[in-house]
Amino acid sequence: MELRTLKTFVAVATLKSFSAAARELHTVQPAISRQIADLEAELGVSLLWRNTREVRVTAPGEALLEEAKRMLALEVQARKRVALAASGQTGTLRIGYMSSACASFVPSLMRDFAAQHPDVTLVLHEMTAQQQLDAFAREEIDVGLSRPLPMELRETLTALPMYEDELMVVVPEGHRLARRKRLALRELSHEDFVLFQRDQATGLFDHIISACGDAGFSPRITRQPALMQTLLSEVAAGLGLAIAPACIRRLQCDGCHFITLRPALGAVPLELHYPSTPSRPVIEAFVTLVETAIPAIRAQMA
Amino acid sequence: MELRTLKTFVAVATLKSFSAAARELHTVQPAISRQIADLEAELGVSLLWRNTREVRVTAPGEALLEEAKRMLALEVQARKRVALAASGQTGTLRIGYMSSACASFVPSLMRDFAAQHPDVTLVLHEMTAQQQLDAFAREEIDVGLSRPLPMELRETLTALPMYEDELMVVVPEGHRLARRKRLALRELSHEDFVLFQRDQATGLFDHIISACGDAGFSPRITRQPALMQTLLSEVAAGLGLAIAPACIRRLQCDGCHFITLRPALGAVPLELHYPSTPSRPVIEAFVTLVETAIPAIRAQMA
DNA sequence: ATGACTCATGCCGATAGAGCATCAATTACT
DNA sequence: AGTAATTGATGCTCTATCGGCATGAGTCAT
Repeated sequence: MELRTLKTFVAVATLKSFSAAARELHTVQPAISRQIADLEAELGVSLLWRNTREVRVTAPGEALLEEAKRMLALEVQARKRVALAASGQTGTLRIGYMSSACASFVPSLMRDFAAQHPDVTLVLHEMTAQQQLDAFAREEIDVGLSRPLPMELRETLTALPMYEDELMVVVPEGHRLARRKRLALRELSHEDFVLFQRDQATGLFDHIISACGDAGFSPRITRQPALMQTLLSEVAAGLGLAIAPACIRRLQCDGCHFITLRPALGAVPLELHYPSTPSRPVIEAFVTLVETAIPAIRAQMA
Repeated sequence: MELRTLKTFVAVATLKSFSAAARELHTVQPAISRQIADLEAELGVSLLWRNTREVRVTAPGEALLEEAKRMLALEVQARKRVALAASGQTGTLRIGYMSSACASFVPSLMRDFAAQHPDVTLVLHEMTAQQQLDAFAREEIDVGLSRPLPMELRETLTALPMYEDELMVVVPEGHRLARRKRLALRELSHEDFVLFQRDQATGLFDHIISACGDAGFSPRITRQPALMQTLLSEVAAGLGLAIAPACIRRLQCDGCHFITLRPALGAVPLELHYPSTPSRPVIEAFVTLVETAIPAIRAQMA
């Protein structure tokens, strides 16, 4: 039993004529006769009662007709679903992101993607860069928005730079440097520092440490909070200064001043990460959308 | 897209191996590779991501997998339904019958058939012989239980004699003949007659009229009821005598006496009628059942 | 009675597909 | 590290299937 055969059977049963079915299927009548005869032989049943003047559908024929129609309907549905899935317009997209760096543009990105792919379920997971790495390994997320990841993973994960955050100094209100417009890093050599946990943002942490080294000192670290919001609170409480990406200005931050570094440290990029081996079309569709959205995001974050 | 192709696709996607699928399907691995490649070419998408060590199902592949499984399930269901329909174990059987002649054995017949064919819906229509004829013409019933039908229909309808009813004389209580054990037809030549409508039972009516003719008289007909029950009431009311098949003794009949005719008139058979052109297996199954039940029915009606 | 139509059948040729051998790539086991 | 084994891909040949043509047989209408 093949779909091809079933198509001709449905045509014959519907048109009640072998010849008419042949015309409709762009073939000749003997081909139809053969297919029906073979089908009947295979099932061991007469499906169509026919003489030279009339074609009738037998009871088993009626039964087969129903099921055949369902199967053929499933075929066109299958084609549609495959096409949808292939263009990434179906399925689930799981996104890991850091709210500190992404809160301002992620919502509009989601809105645009949902508009283009209404049948895709979006799942957002707030997580640090390290958590995103683990999640990629466990295949719990499809794309991630974070700072650059360790080099050894560049093979399995592809990185797309989105925008860059300058590093700024965060000082509490009333601090001796709080009124300054700009600072050089070396001026901070004797300060206490509050730095984001190395575990949670290895790249950023190491970047700052090595910059301090270049400036001729090794920072004295008093606190290592896990959340950006905690970091700001601790700075405001006077536990130390922080060096952090400019984006955290957008968080609630009473009692904190943000001061530009001059000469500037290397800016830290925010990247979109996704599996290098092309896995699912939804992912590619999302990457494409992000690529087109990059100019707008850069303008917004400048 | 063919069911054969889909079977191999499902096998590969399930086993996650081309070679294993080949073994399962009793063919060789290159055949599998070709089928999958052709299917992908036809749909214009990659369904299986594969290298020499690993086979993964892509997003479109997952979509197709679901639909393919449904289609294959429908195929086995179709085979089952066709087999059921072919053995007459499914569908609807519409039966026309005359309660006067059949009330005593139809119920047990229905019970036996329903036991053998639990998935067949039985529809019973109480109707006279004439109504059954019309119903056959309109294809509203599949089989009919009635007295013999006009000869001209013997081609389209086949008749299976089931049992025979002797004709008896029905006289009201208190009638001058009511005490007699047996009568000759000629003794009734000056009686009034109540006969069943010719429209509704042409064969029976003509049979009686010609018998009277043979006996040397033409019956004076005073009433022509349409229902057997009415006929009995009218006889009981003294409107005339009736000649009717013995089976009506089984109806409620206070005030009526049934008297054997001697010499006997030709007995009237009760027949099962069904389309001569083999149409649906359910019908054949019912005919077969009736054939086996005939001895029991004859014993019951004797 | 003949012609126009139906579906069935015999034959031929093209072609799709199975099977074999082989290749390239990766893993596992020495 | 090197070899053996296994994976899927590819090129080839051969066969069986199937479409198309010609034709036959049966039915209906003119």
